[in-house]
Amino acid sequence: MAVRGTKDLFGKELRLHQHIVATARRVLEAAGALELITPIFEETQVFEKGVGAATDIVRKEMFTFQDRGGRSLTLRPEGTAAMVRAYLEHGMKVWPQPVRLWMAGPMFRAERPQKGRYRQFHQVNYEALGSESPILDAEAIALLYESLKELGLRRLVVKLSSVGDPEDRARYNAYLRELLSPHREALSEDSKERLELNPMRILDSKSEKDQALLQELGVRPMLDFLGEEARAHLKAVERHLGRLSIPYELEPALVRGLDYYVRTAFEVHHAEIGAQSALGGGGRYDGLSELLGGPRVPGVGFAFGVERVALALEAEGYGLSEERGPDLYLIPLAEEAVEAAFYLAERLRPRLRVEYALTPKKPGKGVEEALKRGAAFAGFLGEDELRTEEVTLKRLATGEQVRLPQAEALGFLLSALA
RNA sequence: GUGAGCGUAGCUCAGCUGGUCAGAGCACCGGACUGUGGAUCCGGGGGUCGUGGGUUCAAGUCCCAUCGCUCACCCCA
Repeated sequence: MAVRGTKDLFGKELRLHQHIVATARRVLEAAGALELITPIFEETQVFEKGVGAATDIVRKEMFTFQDRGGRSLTLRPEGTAAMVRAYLEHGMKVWPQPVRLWMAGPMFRAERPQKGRYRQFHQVNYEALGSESPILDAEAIALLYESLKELGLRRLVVKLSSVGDPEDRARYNAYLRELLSPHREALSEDSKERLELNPMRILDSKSEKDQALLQELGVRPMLDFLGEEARAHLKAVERHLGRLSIPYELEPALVRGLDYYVRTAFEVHHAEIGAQSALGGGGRYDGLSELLGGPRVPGVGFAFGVERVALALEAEGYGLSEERGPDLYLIPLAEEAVEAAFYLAERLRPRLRVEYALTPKKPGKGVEEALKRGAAFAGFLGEDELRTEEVTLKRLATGEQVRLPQAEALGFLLSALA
């Protein structure tokens, strides 16, 4: 058995994944993004500092191990910290700014698996580094939205908020603590813990008890606490989205789970894929590079989950076209013809996709097998053909048939298939 | 980490209140079928009934434990 929360990818499922990544590649590279593949493990520090020691990811969801030298390494739980590490390491700050990067690959989190959540899952990440311009925030949202639109998804919901600058957030958390501490006992167990660690997350609680209390106390949204600059930044992002006709909802309760976010936060949801409805999310993280020991490099980006997008496509009834079969399926009609089929297949490869039966077949059976495989042509090799070094080719779509020297088969098939 | 549901053939599942209960369909292989269309008919291989204990004359069937899967919570992709 594959270990808990992991799975083997093949067949239709693999093709769908590859299609999703290929579509994202097209959209992101059209915007000038450079593909990057970082290692799937990093020094644990990269994530502890970059993602934040207080986050759930670092506290309980990382696969961490020691190498033989006693260094602590971690399977990457997300992509942004690693991509910023790469940006710093390769001196991309001297490239023309901003630098747009994208990456597709596996991520690892030690959570209990459920629908749309796996321990090894796949993300497409995009980051624009080196500018604070709200144009790049709007562009990131647009690129995420377009990637999903290009795949054919329709029922998308973009949620937008701002978590403000660090000082705004500090003021807001202080406000929440002051407001809620007297009612600590009325909160759910989870939210009591949130009150200590990150009061903003209480807004996101799914507990009815919590939501009723918040309602009753008339809690003010984070957006009320935005400073002058963060407010202007959000307004600019909204204006750009409006001009691009990207529908969005302001979602004051939207809270990012990672410490490095400032200002813009967004998610794209799809209603029909179960409890884990977020296809992707992202935001701005101007302080991240400093946490990793570099100079200040502002950035904004997103990630979306390939498995979740695949679920959403299935929910919308998306169907992949059938797998393309071989160009030619060779059918040996006699024992001696099996080897001849192998030799002829090798002669035609790799220009053509050629398969053959390993045991002699009766013609009817052979045609049946060729059809099952979705072959364009069936090729018969019987005693007659062996004697004359010929092969009988049958175009399965029309039934028309021709017998010709094996030496001419390649040319014939190439022009017939063109 | 918490809760609920579920583990019988490669896949989808049947198997009532314990007594031919080791089954079906699909898939795979072969035959009917001497050189031509995914069909049909017939046959075949394949399962320690997740695992370990227990109750019983008798356990896929009941009890306990354990492992796994699924969904949900937490949080997120």
